[in-house]
Amino acid sequence: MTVPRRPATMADVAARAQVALSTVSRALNGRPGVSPAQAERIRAVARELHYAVSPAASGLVTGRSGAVGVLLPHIDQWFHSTALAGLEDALRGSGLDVLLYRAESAADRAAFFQSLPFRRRVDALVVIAVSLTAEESSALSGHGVPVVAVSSRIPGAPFVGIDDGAGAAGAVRHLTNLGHRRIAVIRSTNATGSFGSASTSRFAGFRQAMEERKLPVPPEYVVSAPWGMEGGSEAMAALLSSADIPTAVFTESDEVAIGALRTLRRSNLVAGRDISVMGFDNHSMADLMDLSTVAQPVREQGRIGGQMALEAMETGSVEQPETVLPTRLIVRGTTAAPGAE
Amino acid sequence: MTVPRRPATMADVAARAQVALSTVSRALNGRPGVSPAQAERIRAVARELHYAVSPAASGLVTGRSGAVGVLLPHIDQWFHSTALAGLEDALRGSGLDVLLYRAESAADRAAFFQSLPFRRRVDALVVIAVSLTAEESSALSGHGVPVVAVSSRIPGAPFVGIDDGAGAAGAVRHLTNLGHRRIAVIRSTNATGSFGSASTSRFAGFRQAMEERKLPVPPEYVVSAPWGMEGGSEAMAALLSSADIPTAVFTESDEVAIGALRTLRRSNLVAGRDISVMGFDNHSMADLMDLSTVAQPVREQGRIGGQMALEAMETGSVEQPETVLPTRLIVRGTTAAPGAE
DNA sequence: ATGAAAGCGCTAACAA
DNA sequence: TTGTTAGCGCTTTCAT
Repeated sequence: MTVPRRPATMADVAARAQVALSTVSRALNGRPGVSPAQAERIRAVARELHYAVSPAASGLVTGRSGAVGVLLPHIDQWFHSTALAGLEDALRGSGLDVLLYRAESAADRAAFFQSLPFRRRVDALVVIAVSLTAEESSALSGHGVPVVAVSSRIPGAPFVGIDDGAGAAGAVRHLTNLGHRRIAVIRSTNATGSFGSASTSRFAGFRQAMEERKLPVPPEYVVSAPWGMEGGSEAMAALLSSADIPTAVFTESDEVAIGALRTLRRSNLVAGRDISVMGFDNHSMADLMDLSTVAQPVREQGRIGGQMALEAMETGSVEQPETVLPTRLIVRGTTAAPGAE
Repeated sequence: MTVPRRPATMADVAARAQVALSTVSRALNGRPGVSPAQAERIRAVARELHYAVSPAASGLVTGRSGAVGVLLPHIDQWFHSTALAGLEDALRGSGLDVLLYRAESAADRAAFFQSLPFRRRVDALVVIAVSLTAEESSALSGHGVPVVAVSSRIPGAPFVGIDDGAGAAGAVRHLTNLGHRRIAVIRSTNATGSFGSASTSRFAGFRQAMEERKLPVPPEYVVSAPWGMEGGSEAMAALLSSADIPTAVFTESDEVAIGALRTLRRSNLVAGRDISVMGFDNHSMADLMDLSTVAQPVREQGRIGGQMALEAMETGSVEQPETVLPTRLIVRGTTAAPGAE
């Protein structure tokens, strides 16, 4: 495969094909007004020259960049990379590229929301699991660029996600149905030390399910720790040191639950027998660890987010701007009736 | 935060600041020839208007797009997303955006290598863990765009990765040192059904270590399966059905090893006691599963890949074009002497 | 120190 | 059906 040193321009193709520049543009973009024979000839020349349009040049004219931006807090966490894969699935074949905007630290975010660089760079922005302030949310809209929210809502933007509160409540009802009354919860904070919207909703679902059964939630049964295995591990240790150890623990994510399981194991306690543990997400590790959890379709959320972006780009709006995907309780070995042998 | 409906152009800033367009360009790009007071005034106006340069327009002039492309086979696998995070770390603060090119299927690849779209889109291309054919490799170079190889080598391109062969050989020596003589290996195929270069190198390391000890590698001790837990699970089942069950199994990745562990558990065999299992990568699950493995610094590989790309963009070449990061044997519970109780 | 103007590679009128 | 031409929003000479 021999490829010329300088990328071929449309003018090169036109010269080689002995036609005008505009004819090449028409032929390559599949526009009418070019005889089929001519078009085929031009396409052949383009292929031969390994021609690729300059998105910069065409974008300057059309106002479209040919890219979709993705704003996410992390790229190496299971939820985010899985959703991103789903988004890629949806965009595959559309000819659109994916541009990453990582907003992990407060500084990243401030920079992003000051200059809003995506306005010039992308034709749509998909925001995955970023809980925005009201100010940040409003800064996103009003440019020509459609915004889609995945997992965390953005006022005025199409949304795809799950009902975190309902999922959590269902999980806690599973515990109360088993007979648990002393149920603790491990809340998780994000990189900036606060609770994200998913976390907040799941906690609300927990409270609601407890209230339904008139079960008390003493302050020492609500522990917070940084998201992740480490945090889950520490939080469980804190719970084990309380005067009245809970019989069940609800966590906001499988990673946290798995950290909790590790502490249990090290304390010679058996999950499911001595203490029940619930996760959330159905991470691939959950099956492995026999962890009861709430499954959510993550890749699907990304896929639908991508479709919404495509639709918004084409039609200017999204028919079904609110898609709430179902969650599913998965009962495995880490939850059982209290005191069961 | 009020942001104008139409993104401000440089002309808008110039008009508001009562200066010529070119002065704005100079001021915003920190070029000499603008009085400090004027420059500050202009920057203030730009901030006020939430101005962001159009990369398309500036790129058209300068030939630089302000983006780095990343070509990878997956984005939702641990290695790839972790390396990508490292690359992001390196690019943070450079003002460069990251553009994703996913080359999972053969069709994706063919499309990518036909039009080589990155030539116009990005200022550098980082290829993460893609084993290229000679033809593909040569197609990548020769444009003005520097190419960096992470994990899998590309002839002529700066490389960062590990010594897969040495890592694998070390792991197998660990097994032979424990006294194992009947050691099997599970090889992993990728999405296109073939062995990647890392896989090939690790297998070579396995063979070498076995030869050093003059240990035989009968064909039935070399099983191949699709990469992943499922594949590992199946491969281990195949090994357990052989006439002469091995006392140790070397795998090419932790995910595969964990699948193998699952089969062991279901067969009422205990890893480390009945059969030793070695992983590779030191995935976060490895610690959890008490899996012996070979640790490699993945995020660091991505980070260095990003730095190499930056250096190549700035200077045209990379000082240290070959960085081989060390691997580290981590002995955990799944490996022990054969026949030990 | 500042301004005017050419042009980067395309698309989209408008002409022929 | 094809060709000609005016910009898109910038950077970069070249004047001033």
